[in-house]
Amino acid sequence: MIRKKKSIHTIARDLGVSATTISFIINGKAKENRISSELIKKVEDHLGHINYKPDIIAQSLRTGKSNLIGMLMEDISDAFFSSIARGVEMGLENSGYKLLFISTKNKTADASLILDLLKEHKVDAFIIAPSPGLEQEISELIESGKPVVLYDRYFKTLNTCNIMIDNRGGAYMGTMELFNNDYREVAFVTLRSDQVQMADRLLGYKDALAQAGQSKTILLEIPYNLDIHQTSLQIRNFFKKNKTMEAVLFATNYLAIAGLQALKDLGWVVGSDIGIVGFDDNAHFSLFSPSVTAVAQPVGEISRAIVQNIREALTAERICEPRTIVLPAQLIRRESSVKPLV
Amino acid sequence: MIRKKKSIHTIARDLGVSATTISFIINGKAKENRISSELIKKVEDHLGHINYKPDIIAQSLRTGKSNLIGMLMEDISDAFFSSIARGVEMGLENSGYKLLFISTKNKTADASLILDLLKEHKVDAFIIAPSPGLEQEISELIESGKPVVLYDRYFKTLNTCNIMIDNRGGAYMGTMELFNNDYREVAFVTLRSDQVQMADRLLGYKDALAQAGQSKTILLEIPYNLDIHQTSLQIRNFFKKNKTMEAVLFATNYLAIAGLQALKDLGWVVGSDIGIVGFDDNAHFSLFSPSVTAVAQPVGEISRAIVQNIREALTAERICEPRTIVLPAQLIRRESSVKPLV
DNA sequence: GTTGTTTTTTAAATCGATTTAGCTGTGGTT
DNA sequence: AACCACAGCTAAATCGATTTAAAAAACAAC
Repeated sequence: MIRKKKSIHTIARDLGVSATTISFIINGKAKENRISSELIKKVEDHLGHINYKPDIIAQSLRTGKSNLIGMLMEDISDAFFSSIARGVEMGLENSGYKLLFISTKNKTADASLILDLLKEHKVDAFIIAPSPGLEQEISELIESGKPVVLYDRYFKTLNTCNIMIDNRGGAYMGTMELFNNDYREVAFVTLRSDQVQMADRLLGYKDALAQAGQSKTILLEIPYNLDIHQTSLQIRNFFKKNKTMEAVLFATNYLAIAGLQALKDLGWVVGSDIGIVGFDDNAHFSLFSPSVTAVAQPVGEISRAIVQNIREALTAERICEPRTIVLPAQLIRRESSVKPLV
Repeated sequence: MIRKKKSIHTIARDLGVSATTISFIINGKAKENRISSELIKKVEDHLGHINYKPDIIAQSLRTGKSNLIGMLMEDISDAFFSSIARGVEMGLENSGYKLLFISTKNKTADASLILDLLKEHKVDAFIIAPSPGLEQEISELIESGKPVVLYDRYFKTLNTCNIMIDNRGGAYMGTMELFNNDYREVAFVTLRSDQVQMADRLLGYKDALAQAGQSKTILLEIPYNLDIHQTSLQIRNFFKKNKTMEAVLFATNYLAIAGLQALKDLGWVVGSDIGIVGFDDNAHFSLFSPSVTAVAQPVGEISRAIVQNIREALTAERICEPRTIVLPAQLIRRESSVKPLV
């Protein structure tokens, strides 16, 4: 039953027409090239009958389009990124485009190599959570005329299409939630990073301190790419050193997990001994005891926005319109940010 | 700085040699075609100098190879599948192959369409967690001569290369863990499914019942693709109906989450009111109170085995050797499967 | 100075589409 | 009858590689 695939030329010969005619008909250019409607019907019937599918690779070579979209993220096994990946995948269903997901581990050098590879594959568009120091590459990408959407972070120096959430507002909300529930000194555990999403979260934390009248920041900055055990250890030491601290905002999901581990190891009781808010909600947070309050990123809307911008640009055959879309973060109030009634 | 890419023919003209010569040299066929070493050097120097990279699409068209590997999973946003995806991605780094990840949602029709799309893209190999009813498609794929590896489940009727874990043994261990800790009647919450991995887990549960002398199975089979809330509701009702039950094994991560939610809603205390073991470990299970005992799947080894089999077949240019590799499951003993001392 | 052999290099076909430029044939004008 | 306009269709070039089959060059033998 495995019949060799027929090329447009073979079919043309079978039908006694030219390949040009068939190509016109396939691509909806029959009218503008004045192919008679009888011939159109004849060809279409036959194509339908033998279930002809053009060879994508040959089309790619000729047209320079691959029907592939490259999507770079920090790590496909991370819940946040894989959720967005899934959302984008769904948004692109039946679009004719397929996705090439790639994890960068936030390494600049790797990301740059990956972009080269994607360019070689003639990828039609790029969806990127950029690693630090990728300005030059991204700028060149956009100059090449291909649609590019950045998400989760971007470069202030670059005039790109960015899908962001309100990191500053989110961190502010998360911190204020703790102050509002009578925790006095609120600390912030974050990643050592110059990237905009992290910088904004720090700003939001500081906004809240100013608002609440806490004079000094209590800050722990963890280096990138540390394993979870090391991270947890650093947080534990930080907790032990800062006795006066009553609550803490974790800047990422990963840090919240490491932090909860640290607290468990210390034997501190979440809620009464220390108030907790995480950034980035998680399916499991509602099941912890106490359940964990979190600033949720609207994953569905992020992917929707990504898809919409990419599709628009792709159909209009132009680059993505430079703009920064800021989606609101949402505070999911649970038990870890409230002192229990004794 | 954006210079148009040079084709092998342009370069040939520049150098005053033929494209054939260059092609031979690029592909390491210079020796067997007796290209003189001076010429080789001259060409290689020049190629290095202008940083020539062959056009992958053109190569694809000519050779029929795309350097793409298609990987089908149930859902890229699921922790188990995304971890394996990441593992495979790492294993394939610097291999020259790129991965096309695709979620099937376990729908037969979708998966079949997806395979068609992948075939059109001339994907070189397939890594598949097959949806039910995909026997025919997979069998045709293998006949086409392309390497295919199945993982997480397979078809007994098909002579394929399968990377599995010991589902039966794992479920047995999980159930016995509960019996060994003095829980009397152990239930099993699973998915309504004929797939081999689920059938094996059920067998393992029954093995343990036989061993422990529990005469009747206490079984809840949840339909596929139910949302988490509905699932949780069904589990709650199941719990309410089966008063004599003292412990439960959940067949998947997803079910464990839904089950914990149900228990929280019921106000039952995990450990004392009911013993719990999950299938498929999770980064968060150690942080629950009580922490959740689980049968862990060796994600790293699964991806390693997948990669190894695919790479072997790819370099030898043959299909994957038919065989079923069964990796051991591991019981991660935590608090949820032990009655607390009162 | 032929002829034969071996070494080195290359012209041209091919993969399967798209697209430019142009070829027919019909009918209308003058 | 000569010319043009236009509808309807197609030959051939092209994208950028690989590969087959053969040409060209170098050398040896007689």
